[in-house]
Amino acid sequence: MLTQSPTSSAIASRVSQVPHAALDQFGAVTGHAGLIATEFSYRKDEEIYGEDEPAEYVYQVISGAVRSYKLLSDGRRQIGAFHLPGDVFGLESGTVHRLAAEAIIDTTVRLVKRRSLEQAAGIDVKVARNLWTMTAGDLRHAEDHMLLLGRKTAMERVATFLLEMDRRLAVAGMMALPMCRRDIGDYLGLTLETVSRALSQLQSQGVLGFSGARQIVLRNRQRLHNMDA
Amino acid sequence: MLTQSPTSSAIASRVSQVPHAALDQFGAVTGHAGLIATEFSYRKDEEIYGEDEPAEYVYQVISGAVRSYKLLSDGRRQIGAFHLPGDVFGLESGTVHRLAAEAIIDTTVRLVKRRSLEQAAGIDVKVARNLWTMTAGDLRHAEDHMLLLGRKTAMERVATFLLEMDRRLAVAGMMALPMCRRDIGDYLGLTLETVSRALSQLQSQGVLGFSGARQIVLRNRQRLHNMDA
DNA sequence: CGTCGCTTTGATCTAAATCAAGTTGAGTGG
DNA sequence: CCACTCAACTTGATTTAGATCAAAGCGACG
Repeated sequence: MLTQSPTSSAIASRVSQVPHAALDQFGAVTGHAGLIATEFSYRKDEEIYGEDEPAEYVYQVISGAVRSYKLLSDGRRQIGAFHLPGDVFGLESGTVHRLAAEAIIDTTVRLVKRRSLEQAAGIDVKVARNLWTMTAGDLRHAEDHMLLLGRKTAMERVATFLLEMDRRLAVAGMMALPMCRRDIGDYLGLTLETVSRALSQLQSQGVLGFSGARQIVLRNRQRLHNMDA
Repeated sequence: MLTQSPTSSAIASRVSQVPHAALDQFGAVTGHAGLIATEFSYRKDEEIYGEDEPAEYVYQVISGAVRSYKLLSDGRRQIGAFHLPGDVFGLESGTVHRLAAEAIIDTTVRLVKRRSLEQAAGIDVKVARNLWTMTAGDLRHAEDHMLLLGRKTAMERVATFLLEMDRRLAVAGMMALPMCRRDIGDYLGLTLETVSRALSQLQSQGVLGFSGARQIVLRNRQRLHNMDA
C-alpha cells in the first residue's frame, strides 16, 4: 500500500482498521464503512501535497501541526488554516487540492483514499452528510477569516488568533504554539514584525505572559475578547 | 404558503414546480426530488436574511444581485460574495446563516425549504452530492478571496474583481455592475476611494473604458491578468 | 431643471510595512 | 557540560500604500 503517493520521504507508515465507534469527526466518516486508514509521518517543513495536485487522500492530524496555504507568483503566501491534532484536512469535493499543505513540525497523520470515502458516501447517507458537514466547517472558518483579513486591525487580528489557538490547543491554561511568527503573519495578513510588536504590547499590558517565545499563557481572555472587535 | 418567513415586505410571490430536467446547479438539486420552489422578490437594499438567523430556505437568484456579508460591532463590513443570476446562496449545512444577505438592486429569487432539500439528500445520493459540491464551490471562492484580502495590493484586488465580474456578468463584452463603489470596497477590503482611484488609473492606461460609472468595457484582459498577481 | 446620492479627485494622515540592528535561545559539536 | 552558531525573535527608525478628510462633478430621477 501507498507505494508512491504520499510524498517519497515518509518516515513511518502503518496500516490500521479504523475502530468502528470512533467518536471524532474523521472516525464518524471512516468508521461507518470500515475504510482502511494508514498512518504516515512528515518531518518539519515537509510538503504533504501541493496546490493543484490531485486530491488522492484525505488526512487527519494525529500529532504535530500542518499549515494549508496559497502562494502568489512572487512568493507572497496566505495561510488559510492551521491543522492541529484531531483536525481533518485535504478533503476536496473536486479532484485537486486548492491549497498546498506542509508539516509545521514533525507530524503524523492518518489518511484514507478519497475515492473510498466517496464510494462510502454513495452507500451510506451518514457518510455523505459528514463529508458535507466537514466542508461546511471549513467554509465557516474561511468566512470568519475573510472578515479578519478584510476589516480587522493588526491588534484585533492577533487577539482573534490568540483566542482561536487558546480554544484549540490550550492545555492547563497554557498554549505551545507550533508555528513561527512568519507563519502567524502569513495567516493574519501581517508581517512577522507586526505580529511580534502586538504580542509584546499585550505582554506589557499584562494580557498574556511568555515562557519562551512560543509558550503563552493568557491572563485576561475578556480583554482579548474586547480587542478582537 | 410562506405565510411569514421570507421577510414581510415581499413584492411578488409565486409557487412553481421546478422543471424536471433543469440544467443549472439548483435545478440539479431540486429537479430530482420534485421539490416545491417559490419565487420571491426583494427591493433594493432589502434584507433577505440576517446573520445568525435560522437557515430555513435556500435561494437562487433569478434576476437582480445579492451581497452576503458580515459586520463587526462598529459597522465595518466584509462582503464575502456577490450572487448574480443563476447563483445559489444561503445554503447551510448547519441551522443558521453565517452571513447576512441583502438585495443590491431589485431582485427576484427562487427558494426551497432547506428541510426538504435535506430530506431529498437522505433519499437521493445525487442530491446529497450536489449539496456538498455547492458548499465546496463556496469554499473554493472563499479560499481564493482570503489570498486576495491577505496578500494582494489594491490594484491587484481591483484587477481580480474586474476579471471575476467579466467572467460572471459580461454580455457582449460589456459589464453592467449592479453594486456601488462602497460595496466593491467592502468586498475587496478597501475604501471606496481606493477602488475609484484604481479604476480611474486603469481607464487612463486604456485597460478599460466606462460608459457611466457602472458600465465597463475591458479593453485589455491580458494586462489585467498580469496585474492580478 | 433642481436635488441628492454616487463618484471622482485632491490633500493630508497614519497604521503597518520595510529596513536595520541587536538579542535570545535551542540545538550542535567539541 | 559548555561554548558556539544560527535561525527566530524583538525592537527601533523610516517609509509608504492606502485610509481619511474634504470638495467638486455628474447624472438619474422626481
